[in-house]
Amino acid sequence: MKVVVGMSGGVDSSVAALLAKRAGHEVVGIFMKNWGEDDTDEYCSTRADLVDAAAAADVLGIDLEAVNFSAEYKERVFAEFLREYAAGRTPNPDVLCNAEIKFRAFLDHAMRLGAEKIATGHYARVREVKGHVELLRGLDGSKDQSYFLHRLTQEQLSRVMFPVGELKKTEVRRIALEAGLPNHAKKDSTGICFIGERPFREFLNRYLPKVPGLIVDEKNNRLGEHIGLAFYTIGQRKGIGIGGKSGSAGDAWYVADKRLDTNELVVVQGHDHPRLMKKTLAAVDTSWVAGAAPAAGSTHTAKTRYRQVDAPCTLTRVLESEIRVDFPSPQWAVTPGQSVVLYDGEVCLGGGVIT
RNA sequence: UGGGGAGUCGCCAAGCUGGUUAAGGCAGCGGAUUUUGAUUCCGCCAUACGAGGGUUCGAAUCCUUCCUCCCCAG
Repeated sequence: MKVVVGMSGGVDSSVAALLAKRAGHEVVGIFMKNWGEDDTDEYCSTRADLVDAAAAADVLGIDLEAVNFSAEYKERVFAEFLREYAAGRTPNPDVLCNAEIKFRAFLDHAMRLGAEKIATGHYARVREVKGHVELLRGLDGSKDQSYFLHRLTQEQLSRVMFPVGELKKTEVRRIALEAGLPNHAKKDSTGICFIGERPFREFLNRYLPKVPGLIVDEKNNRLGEHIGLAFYTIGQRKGIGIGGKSGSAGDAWYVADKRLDTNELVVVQGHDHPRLMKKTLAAVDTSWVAGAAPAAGSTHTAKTRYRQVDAPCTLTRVLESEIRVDFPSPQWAVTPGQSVVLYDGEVCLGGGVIT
């Protein structure tokens, strides 16, 4: 069948294309350029990535096309990203990016080109089970990216292949090397998808103003000044600028709360401070890749953020687009704006945005 | 103004019965990890101990003068 592969220039998507081709599919590669805000910027590596993708496509003997979804990205992902930050939350733009860009704008584009499916280099797996599809964790537990894909719909998921999801990262690199792919040793990319890694405060400040206010402890003692609530996140330690205080233990300070009404940043001392631990959370704007919400009262495991070990939990309330999740053991720095994602074993069910 | 106490890295804070290279923590900086933001991990971070004189083979550690804080008197 015809498969369109989203190629970023990295090893994972290159090997995904390679595997799709080996499987006998008619493969076309597409490079997405979705961020055009600062092309001249030192952090923008789009050009180099496109060159890498082209080189890989050349080795694989497939065509590579470039598309630009900058407008869609800005409208559907980045605008929401900024709205969330402005509202004091800490969004995960890459979760949205997958649901809106890679597996919507890009998927639609591929379908128009006559593809039956698209493939990407995500570490996740898709399993067909009696009439529907399941999203499974990647086989390589340390690279699993199902968290980022939990907002896909059944319809989206049914048109997706994740060739490297069955492999370990080391195997992917080995295959790339053996196939003569020039990017076999290319460093994994990090940072916001399509935007890249950059000094985050500086970047945010290009879009959001600094609104200084007080830093206080839980007893309202004034400890310092912050540059604007939007520039901090729950559980954050670095960048607060508070040193030792006489009389208190020499532990580090962490952001425990943001008081939007008074523009105060509440900090507590010690990584394991009780104010940083939560046994329950509510999430809204839920989305179920499994097709439907689990029943209230059911038990699962959940991640409160990417790369967190799964924690056992119970769904104590399930409404139209809202859930409540209880954890037997307290979770560290549960952060509004981040996604809580539920699993049944290897199966990713979906999740919502923590409030 | 008398009496007492204290001044060590941006912030806390060891050392102060003198002995080669001035603990540690926090903050900060750099790196690793990481397709969000965080967290975490590793590395760096006072030729200098308020200032000036002494004593001594040798002083942050003893003496002295000055400066600055704090407390009690007034």
